[in-house]
Amino acid sequence: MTDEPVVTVTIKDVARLAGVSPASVSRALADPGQVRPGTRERVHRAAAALGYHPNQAAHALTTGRTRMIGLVVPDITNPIFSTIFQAVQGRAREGGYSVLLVDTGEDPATEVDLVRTLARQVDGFLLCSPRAAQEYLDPFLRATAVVTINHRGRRVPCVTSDNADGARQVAEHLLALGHRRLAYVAGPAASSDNRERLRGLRAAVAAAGAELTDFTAVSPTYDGGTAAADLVLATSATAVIAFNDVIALGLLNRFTARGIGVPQQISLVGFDDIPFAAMTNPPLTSVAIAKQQIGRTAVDFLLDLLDGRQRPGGSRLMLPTHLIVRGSTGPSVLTR
Amino acid sequence: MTDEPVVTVTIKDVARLAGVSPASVSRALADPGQVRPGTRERVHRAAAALGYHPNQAAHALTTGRTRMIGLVVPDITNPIFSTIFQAVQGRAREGGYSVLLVDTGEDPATEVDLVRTLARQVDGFLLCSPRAAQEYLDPFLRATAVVTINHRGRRVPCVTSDNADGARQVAEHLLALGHRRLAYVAGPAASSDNRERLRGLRAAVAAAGAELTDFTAVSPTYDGGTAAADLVLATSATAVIAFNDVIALGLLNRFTARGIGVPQQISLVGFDDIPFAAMTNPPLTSVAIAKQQIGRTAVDFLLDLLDGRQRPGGSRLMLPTHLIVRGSTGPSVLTR
DNA sequence: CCGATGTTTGGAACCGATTTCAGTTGCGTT
DNA sequence: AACGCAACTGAAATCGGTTCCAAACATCGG
Repeated sequence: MTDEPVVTVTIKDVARLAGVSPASVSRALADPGQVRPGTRERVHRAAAALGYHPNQAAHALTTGRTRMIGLVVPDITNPIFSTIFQAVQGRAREGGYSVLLVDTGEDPATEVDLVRTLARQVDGFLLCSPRAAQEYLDPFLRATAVVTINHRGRRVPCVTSDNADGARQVAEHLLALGHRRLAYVAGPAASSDNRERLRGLRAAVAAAGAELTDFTAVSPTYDGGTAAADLVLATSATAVIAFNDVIALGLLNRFTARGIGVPQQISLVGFDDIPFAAMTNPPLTSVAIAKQQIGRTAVDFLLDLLDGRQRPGGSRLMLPTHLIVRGSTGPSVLTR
Repeated sequence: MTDEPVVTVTIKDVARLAGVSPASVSRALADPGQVRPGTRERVHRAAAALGYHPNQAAHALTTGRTRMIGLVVPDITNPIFSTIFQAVQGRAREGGYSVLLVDTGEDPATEVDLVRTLARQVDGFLLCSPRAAQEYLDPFLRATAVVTINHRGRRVPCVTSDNADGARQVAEHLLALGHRRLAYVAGPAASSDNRERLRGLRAAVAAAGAELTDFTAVSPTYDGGTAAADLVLATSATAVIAFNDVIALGLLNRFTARGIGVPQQISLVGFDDIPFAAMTNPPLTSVAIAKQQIGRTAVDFLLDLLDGRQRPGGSRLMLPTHLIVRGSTGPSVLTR
């Protein structure tokens, strides 16, 4: 049991106990090579004896580095983002950083506001699925390192998923099942994921000479999905692709409530492969993305940026996606 | 458009432009009543013109307050915790605080470790469903304000839910449906929520002369639930109560896979009422807790503590819970 | 054994705010 | 007009580290 101090112990206390100057303590702790082994020994012993923990504020003030990174997400209750958070926290911690999580509630204005007020408190931002237009954020990011996740900005390091290819896999899967009339329930217009998913679908569907209608969900949430369900049913589509699994779950719920069989009467596909997607009845066919790797790599990119390292391949990575076929997709019926 | 500075603008720059001393700038900004209206005017104008934002690190160093609160949760992918996070962030922001989220991965050792390293960076902690024993955390919390959520510690402000009463509601609901043999799939032993839920069940079941078996899930996760399912089926229980909805979903999935009808052959109840509980088939009967209010109140308690305010009623609150009956519970069959 | 060289080390300045203390100013009295 | 008091302001110390600079020390070759 270390006996924790009631008053804060500073570098001076350690210096006094070790019989050296505060400057040497700082050096011994920060860069052991700079100080003689004997001194290093004594300092470390003294620090341990006193239970010394450096004052982060003071460190931040002198170095200009807070050792915190800000992770900005639209909605932490979406499992995709909470999983990314875990990966980010894990990697950040390895590098000695803490994570300031910011939930923007899907609101671009809140996003800008929070980024602005926090810009001085973090060394860098991980902007995950940003909903605000780049130009609104830019001014506040001048002095701050930024890596975007799920968004490809110009000249900003980013890690993304190959959404277009995921969408292609979905389309081909459905086309192979005989579907000719597909519907897409879109996500936020500002989301580049959304744009690429739509693009990928359009390309594959057009190539097959099939037909694609698209709708925009009110919001990329469960309720957005339930609300969109009736719009979809008003079309003659035999398969629906949702921007994400949460919307898909909303659709599924409403379809079931309306007595529409999935996949007997309509097939349903989501994106993100959140854990709950496997738990529904029927389990949801979905496009998996590499959440863990996205989070870890984004942190790596950010730390590179902060430490002035250059990546050989440049700090841009697009990770492959893959379709996971479950029970919510099946052969097309000619009419509903 | 404010023209954002490339170099950081400090209080001195503002002072120079306003023609006053740095001290007056500090006063004008922190406590406007302390300076003459004219001075205040000039300072504010200068600050705005330069786009001045105070350096948080310097502020933290002098005042000893970081204006950050740490929210420690076992698993942010559990919707119950991400929802609490949102509530906490909302309230914290109103009070001018940021939230450092810490995910302990359900591991007590990680929890202690993270609390220790972060104790100096936050003004206070919100310990949500702590898994570590109080005595391990205590040493690091001596100098830090703490409010616990979902955990009643001695002499620590806390906000909890009336789990025992929620459990009573569950038991009475099931007993009324004719169930006489119940099973409880427990959560982490360290969780006081778990203990109270079990206590509430035991009391009500005993009062009715019925029978309760309990198991411990490997972990309070979906996989923990699927793993526990077969143990439950090995008993003759006609109704199962899970520690939380996530476990319940795991049970449901495995029951369905085994061809056991819910609620025809076995009834199922969860706790927390996470959004996904309503989306399953059948939708899950669950005990709702006041997530939003828990988060908000916990922040209020913590800020009171930080500002040295005393609550009239003391900083301890237990919020009511209520059973939401959905499709996963039904009349008991005599045998399975 | 001495000077040259390279390491360690301590003193002091500094980061950007806050706050004490003392001096100045403004105002109301007489 | 002079005085006293209160309100306001600025200089300087301070928070707890980091880092520049120069002094002290050790090490080496000649």
